[in-house]
Amino acid sequence: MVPMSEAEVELMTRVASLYYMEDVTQAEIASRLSLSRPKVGRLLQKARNDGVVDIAIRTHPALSAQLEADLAARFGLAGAVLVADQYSQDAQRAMAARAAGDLLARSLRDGDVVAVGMGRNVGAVPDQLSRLTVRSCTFVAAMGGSPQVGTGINPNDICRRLAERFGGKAESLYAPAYAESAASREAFMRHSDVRETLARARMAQSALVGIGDARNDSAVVQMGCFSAAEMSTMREAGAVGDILGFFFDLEGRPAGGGIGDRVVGLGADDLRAVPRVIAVSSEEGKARSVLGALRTGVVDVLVASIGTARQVLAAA
Amino acid sequence: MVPMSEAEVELMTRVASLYYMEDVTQAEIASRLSLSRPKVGRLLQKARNDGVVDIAIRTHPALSAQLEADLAARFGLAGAVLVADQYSQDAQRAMAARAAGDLLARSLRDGDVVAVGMGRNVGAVPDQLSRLTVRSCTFVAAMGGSPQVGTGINPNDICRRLAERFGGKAESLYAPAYAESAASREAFMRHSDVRETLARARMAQSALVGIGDARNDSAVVQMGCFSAAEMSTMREAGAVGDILGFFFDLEGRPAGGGIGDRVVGLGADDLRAVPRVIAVSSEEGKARSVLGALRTGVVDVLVASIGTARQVLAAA
DNA sequence: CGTCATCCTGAGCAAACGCTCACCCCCAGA
DNA sequence: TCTGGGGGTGAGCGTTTGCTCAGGATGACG
Repeated sequence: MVPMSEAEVELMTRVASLYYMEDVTQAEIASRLSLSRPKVGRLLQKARNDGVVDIAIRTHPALSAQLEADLAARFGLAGAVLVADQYSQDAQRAMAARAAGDLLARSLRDGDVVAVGMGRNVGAVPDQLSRLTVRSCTFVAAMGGSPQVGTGINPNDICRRLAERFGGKAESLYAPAYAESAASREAFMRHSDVRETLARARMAQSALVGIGDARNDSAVVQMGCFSAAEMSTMREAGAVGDILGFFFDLEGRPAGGGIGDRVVGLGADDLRAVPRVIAVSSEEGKARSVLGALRTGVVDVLVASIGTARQVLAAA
Repeated sequence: MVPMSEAEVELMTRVASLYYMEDVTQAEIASRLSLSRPKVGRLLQKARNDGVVDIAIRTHPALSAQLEADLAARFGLAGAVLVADQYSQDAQRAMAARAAGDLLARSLRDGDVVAVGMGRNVGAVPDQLSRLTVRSCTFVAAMGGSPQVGTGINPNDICRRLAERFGGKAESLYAPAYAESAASREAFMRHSDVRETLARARMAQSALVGIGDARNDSAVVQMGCFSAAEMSTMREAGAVGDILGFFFDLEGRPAGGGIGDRVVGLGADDLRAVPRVIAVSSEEGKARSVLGALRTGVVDVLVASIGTARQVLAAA
């Protein structure tokens, strides 16, 4: 974030208040504050970019309240946050990410530790987060990284960006997401840095994770955790999705025949011990993955689209 | 609220998403959804009215974070929420009320009881509250009413409107705000309805109160609780402000020489027992009242403007 | 001290938007 | 069946707004 003078922030806020709260036109504001009209426009745009003006689309209770209550009751969740269905997948992801970010911002207290997962959905959270919510929290990667995918999907990178937005600290996990063998995984997990970081993640007050589908184009495949062939094998073994590389079947039971045992990161039991696990899923067609995920019992709060919620409840 | 079909809400949300999140023009949205452009505009307006589109002006941390922390530390608050200074008093009130409403919405859990005070500031809270935040809470008047002022200032009315917005219940206090004598006050307080309602208010998880200045145009004077002359007497005795008719001096000690003992409602000790007392003050020039209020120790969270906060800290 | 690059600024224009108003449809009541 | 009122609908216009672009200030570097 570019440094900004206090006076500029104040001017921005003033202009934004007049425009959005008192419905004064830009020209009128310009003349009142002795500015040029384009400058007022630019200040407004900047105010929106910086989050001084915060425009959110809320989900009307008529659309979501019942579904949220049903989900919570059926799967023993602490809560569910459903967002409106969007046309484009990008918009859908942004919508879900934003809801997850707001939820996180609301529930975090200074000093909290947050365990952070990976994937496109989790990666979109920091982008949607307003820069203005300051929390001195620590974001710990709950899983290793992979050089095979760009920034934005790796836990370490997501942690860094979350910390940047919240003004907190990031703690990276310096290990690959996936070890070649069970023995090698053991070796990684024994390494003191890895062990300590994961121990810290295990003690987190909150966790932010995505729900993967067990498809060949899934994030874990892209990250090189598994080959497409291995993924197919796991699917045949009943796997419908994963959380932090931990695969489960439609009933929420571990699935995938041990292939998933080579992931370096927090396991299902670790997550179950985290008081507030927030799982984000945005894509359509992930209903089965979400259903399985909810049945594992690791999720406390689900963030998803209304459409997905309907499908999940219909399938359950 | 007018009944609205689910389909209409969905359409509204769709249009709002496209417009505000994907920056599609109204004309484009119209052609995509086979609507006329004016209709899209109307839907957007409706979406804003109904709170589906939620535009908020946030306070930049650069302006408020330090002040909030200072206030909390200095007066032992659980927190402080500061809003940007506005030009007009109405805008200032709206801004503060909105912040208070958001705060309330965030902190309320289903089933909570909220003790509600009076005044213009508290009365503005339900107006600023989005209609979409549903909480099944009970709002209990923490003070009696007065026929001398219109709706919007009386606790009972504020309760009703809060309950309307949140979708919860309101519990009125059927008593005057002010009894003519100490004996008459005793009689009211002994009445079973009054006693029970106040008992419920006393057990509230949260309270929402205003901070009055001890001026002759103060809300308690307008409500007929006190005459301007009595108010002058109290000021001479050191009173700088009140909360629920309880007057205090600049040091936060009870002030006003017993005149305030005829108010029918929760007292300072009652409020101190409420875990989360939210006090709202919006007007400029109330710094002394706010300072005294904070020193009484009844306030847990202060909602005020940045300007007021500066003055309070400077005076302390 | 000169020069260049960069950022900021404000004029002008085209597009987008809000608003008014006439129109139509639907329904209640005669 | 006719008629009158009310609410919603879309054309047209004036205003507002986003955008481009040239001019000028500022600061870094030679």
